[in-house]
Amino acid sequence: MTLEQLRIFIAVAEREHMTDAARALNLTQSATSAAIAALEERHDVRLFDRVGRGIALTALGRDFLPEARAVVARAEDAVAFLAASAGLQRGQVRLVASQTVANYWLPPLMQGFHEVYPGIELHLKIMNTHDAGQAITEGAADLGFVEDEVSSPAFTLLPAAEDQLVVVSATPVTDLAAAKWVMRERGSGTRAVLEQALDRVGIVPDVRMELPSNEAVRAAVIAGSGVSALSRLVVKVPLAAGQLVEIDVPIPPRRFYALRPDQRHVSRAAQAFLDYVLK
Amino acid sequence: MTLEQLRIFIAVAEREHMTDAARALNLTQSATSAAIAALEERHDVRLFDRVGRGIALTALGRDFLPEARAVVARAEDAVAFLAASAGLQRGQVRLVASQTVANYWLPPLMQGFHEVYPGIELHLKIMNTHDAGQAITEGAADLGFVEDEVSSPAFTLLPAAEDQLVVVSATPVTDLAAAKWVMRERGSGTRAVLEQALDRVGIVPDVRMELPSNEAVRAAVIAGSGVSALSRLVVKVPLAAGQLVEIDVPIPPRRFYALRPDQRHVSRAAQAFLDYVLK
DNA sequence: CATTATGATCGATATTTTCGATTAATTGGC
DNA sequence: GCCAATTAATCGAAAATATCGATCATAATG
Repeated sequence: MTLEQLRIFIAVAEREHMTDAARALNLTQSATSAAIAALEERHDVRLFDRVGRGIALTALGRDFLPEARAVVARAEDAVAFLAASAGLQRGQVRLVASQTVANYWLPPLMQGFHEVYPGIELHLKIMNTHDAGQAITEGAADLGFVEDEVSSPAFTLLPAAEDQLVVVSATPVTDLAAAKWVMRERGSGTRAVLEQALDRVGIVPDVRMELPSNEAVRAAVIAGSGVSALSRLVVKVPLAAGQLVEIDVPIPPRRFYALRPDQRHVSRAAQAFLDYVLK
Repeated sequence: MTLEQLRIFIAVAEREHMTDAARALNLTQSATSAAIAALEERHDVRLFDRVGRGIALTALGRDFLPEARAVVARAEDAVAFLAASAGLQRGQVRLVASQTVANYWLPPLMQGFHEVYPGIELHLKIMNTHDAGQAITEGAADLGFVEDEVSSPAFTLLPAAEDQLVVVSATPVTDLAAAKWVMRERGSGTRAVLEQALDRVGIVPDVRMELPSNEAVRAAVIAGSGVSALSRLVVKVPLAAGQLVEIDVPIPPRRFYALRPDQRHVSRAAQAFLDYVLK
């Protein structure tokens, strides 16, 4: 039993006329006749009576018509499913990102993407840069977004948005060298960039507190525990609200990077997201 | 999209291994590879990642697997439907029969047939011999059963059971020539056979009542309206109960006949019923 | 680094489908 | 009642498709 045979059967059964059906199917009458004969012979049934110079459905043929229609309809659903995927009407993208990116940069982009492609599900997991690279390498995620340069033969690093760290404090600070510092944990991208910048201006920071998240650092700084540097994305609101003040320390801008697997295929949905994020 | 492609896809997806799947499908690896490639190219999607020296389902491939299974399952249902019909597990037979046959002879046979083939529906319509022949000719019925010989190029008359008419009365009758007769309507098989038999023994019947059914005639005779001749099948019970007495008049046995269409195909179910009825 | 396993590819072959033409049967018009 | 038109089946040829066998490139394995 072939889908093509079923389609031909349906066309012939609906018309009870081979030649008309053949015309409608863009087939020759002989091809149509052969297809029906093959269907009948293969399953050892008679679907049409050869009555006079025409044909007529047998009782079985009449009963089989809805069956045939159901099979073809189900197949067309499957085709539509694939077409929807190819047309980006559906799909899913598994994202991994490091903290700052995941919490402050990606969400509005994900929202914007979702408005353009409402059928594509986005799943985001937060992990550090190393684990994100691992996830891409293993195929556990489709795209990664990190705030450090990282290199591997398994993926390509694509520069994405620029980020600016700003030094903040609850109150104005005059002598930065004497300040107490609150910092992210060692190994975080934010910490690395900050230390590098302080080194360049000759400050050896007095680290009072080491906290594992941007939010914790921000809360500590607002509470007066010391000064720190955080992505502008993180402190935008408290700066505007006057809870924090910006201290002018020149920190070079850093980049966010997208991680795109080299070995594995990047699905159409993932590519669309990447294109959207990289503008 | 071909059912064969879907079957191959399912086999490969379940194993995530082309060569194994090819073995299981009794295909060569190249044929399997080509089928997957055709499916992917035709619908412009990627169902497998070529990872390392193996393959792995893409997210889409994973989502498509149940779709593919559903299509194949639906197709297998349709195949099973045809197989059931070919195996007489299902079907329907439209029967037409004249009164006596339909009311007294066929029912036990239909019951017996139904016990052997419980999946085959039997539909019986009562009509006179002429209309029954017409129904067969037009294809409105699959088989006919009548109590008169009737001829047409559209069907063949097959002798079935023998029937015996018996002359009955409520009370013993000595002078049959003087008796009052109750008869079926002109045109009925029973009436024709009876008149012929009476003619042979030189009796011109005094017809008092003409009734349109065996049951009406039987009731009239039991009520004492006169004598009549009815199929033994019709009077078996009242004879045994003593409501009627049998009067010895030699009436040649008559036959019931099956009508089988010549032009149209006789379905397997109809043929099975015919075989059953003709023993 | 050699070996083994895997999927893709290629040319050749087999199979299937489709075509074009013909035939047989049947209908409908004259 | 005969003839033209219509229809489905059939047959051989051609085309399209599927499959095979062999080979290649790649990547795990030891």
